[in-house]
Amino acid sequence: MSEKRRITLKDIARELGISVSTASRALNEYPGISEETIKMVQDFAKKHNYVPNSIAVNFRKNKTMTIGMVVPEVVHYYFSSIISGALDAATKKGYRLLISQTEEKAELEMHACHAMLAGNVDGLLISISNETSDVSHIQEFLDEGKPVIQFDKYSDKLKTPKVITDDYQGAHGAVKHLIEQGYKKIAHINGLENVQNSVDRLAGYRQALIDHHLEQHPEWIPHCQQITEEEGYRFAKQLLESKNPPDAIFCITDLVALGAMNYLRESNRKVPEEIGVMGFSNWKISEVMQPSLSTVEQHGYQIGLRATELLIESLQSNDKSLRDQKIEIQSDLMIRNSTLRKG
Amino acid sequence: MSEKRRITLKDIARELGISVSTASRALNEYPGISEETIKMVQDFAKKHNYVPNSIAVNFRKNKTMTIGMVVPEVVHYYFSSIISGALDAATKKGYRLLISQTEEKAELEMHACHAMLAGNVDGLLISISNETSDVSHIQEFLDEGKPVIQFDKYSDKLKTPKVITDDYQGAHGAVKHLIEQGYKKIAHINGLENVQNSVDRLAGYRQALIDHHLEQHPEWIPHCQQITEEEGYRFAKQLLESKNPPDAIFCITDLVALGAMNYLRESNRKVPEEIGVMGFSNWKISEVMQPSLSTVEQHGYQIGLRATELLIESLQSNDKSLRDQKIEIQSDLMIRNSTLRKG
DNA sequence: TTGAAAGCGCTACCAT
DNA sequence: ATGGTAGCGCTTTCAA
Repeated sequence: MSEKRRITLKDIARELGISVSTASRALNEYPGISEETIKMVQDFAKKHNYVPNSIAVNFRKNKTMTIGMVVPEVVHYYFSSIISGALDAATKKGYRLLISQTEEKAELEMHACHAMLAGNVDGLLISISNETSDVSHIQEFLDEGKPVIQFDKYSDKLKTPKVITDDYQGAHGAVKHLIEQGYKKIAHINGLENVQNSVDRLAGYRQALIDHHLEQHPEWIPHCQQITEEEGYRFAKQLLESKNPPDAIFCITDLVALGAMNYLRESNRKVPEEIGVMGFSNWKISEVMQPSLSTVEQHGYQIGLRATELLIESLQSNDKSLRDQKIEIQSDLMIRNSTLRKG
Repeated sequence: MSEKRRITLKDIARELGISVSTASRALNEYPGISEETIKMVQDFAKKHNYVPNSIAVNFRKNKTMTIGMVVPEVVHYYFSSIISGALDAATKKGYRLLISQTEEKAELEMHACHAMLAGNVDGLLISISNETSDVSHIQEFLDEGKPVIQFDKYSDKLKTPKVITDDYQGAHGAVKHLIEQGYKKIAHINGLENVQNSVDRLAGYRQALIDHHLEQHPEWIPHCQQITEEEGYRFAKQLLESKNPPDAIFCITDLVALGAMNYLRESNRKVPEEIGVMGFSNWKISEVMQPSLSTVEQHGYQIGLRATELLIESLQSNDKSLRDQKIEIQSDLMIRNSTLRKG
């Protein structure tokens, strides 16, 4: 079991007959240390496999080089893409990433944030849960002078930068495409009414209809509570069985579109000929569906990357001019078969 | 900007006219402290929102309550499920989870492990990359007495517990099911020959054929290099166009099965009537494919949970009797339409 | 039941 | 160019 104890600066100093401060300075190549001392110390350190005790360094410097990241769900294509981008940006800059998930529960989010704060992360990346309305647990970071970046789902109560998908434009472009394909009665299965993404996508949808003078009906805009496949199925059924059925459905997310497609297949409606279906997010399932699903790519990786870079910038400078801006990452329309009526 | 400085034990002691040690003991409810002192200190702490400086605590106790987790890819259904389980287990026990991804590159894995070690994680959870053969960067943890648990992809060179899918049984059951459905010429698109999962699944496949006295051909066992959809397509084509084409294909993973299904659809072969297709992993795409794909559920969440619990147990006890065991999480056959010829 | 003080490993200030 | 030393916030041993 002979566990090797790591050697410390003190050991190096003693062995080399120099002082601890000299050893420290040599290792960190401070100015005012002779070349030979630097070489001697660094050689010794390498030879004996010296690894600085980062806890002690953190303690002394009162920072941890650690970023906390709080997301609703890890098992989710979009969020895992964001995490991947954040991981790469953090690693590149020498930061570490601590991750927590909240399962969309306000209480778990509060716990996670408190744990992050108590654990002395240098800054926070967070996408709030659907349940969250009180954001004081996040405000605490700002009160302590620790930068926070919100991404994806955010609260306007917090004066922080926000890195988000261009939901309005994404939705607008998606619906415009449906219109160009000749669909005229376009429904939208929307999300929760108090979540900003849903609000923005709804606004983009509405504007596209207005732009092209198409009819609008409140009944054509059901709201999901859970954003599930089952809701997609149920709302598609409800829409198609109504007195004034739409000829296209724009869904708040690919999973909802999957449910809608399942209903359409079961009820023998032809997609895209009779009904057009559009998703949002570009999950792998959108490629796999039959017919393949047109959707909107959100570039999760870019969002994670950008949010993390922004956080690190603010960690490294004292310029807080970043505060409260919105950075929108451009989405891309992915045209597949579920909306391709022409050519 | 008035950043609130956090209050320290010293502040509490000074304000309350007691010593720092008494304050510490009262907060941690050590024996031999009067009820009233405990109450006084804890009330004061709560009132002034005292949060212990965890860096100092860590420093003092020489542990971080942090677990390092290294995976090949975060954007991957199976791995994100594992992460989710690990996150939940860690959180429950008061540990934090630091995550790194290696992109299946040995060099990035080495960097990630060194960063974890330098960052003083208490223990390591790792699934090695396909490229990894030298494992000295992981051995270093063991040399320092830090527990390591391997999961999913592992190396036998490391004497650590391994939490893995029951690949042999999973593959065996999957092929047995194909045989029971009446398929007689069963091919297997396998993975890398030096990766244990592939080896075990191949062994399960072979044994099932032997059990039922079915023919075996080396040409029926192509090996993927990247485990991609494209390879699935290519190998399915190669198999079906060969002189002795199989009537069923067992694929190393769902993504490969997707590629195979794409080829079969394009070449107008009926699944499951003419050709049976079986995947492995139970990704969301397997449900979505037309026809839906039979596959093997790997219970990633359970693997992450179990691996983390195991690590924490070993962190909290000195009983190292866990060493070098293999814990196999039972997989489950998911029968869908791609193999359902009867009934 | 409480206090005083050492010390974890390192950095940085003040000397020389 | 180098050494001595204080001190970060906390826990823990020893003493009272």
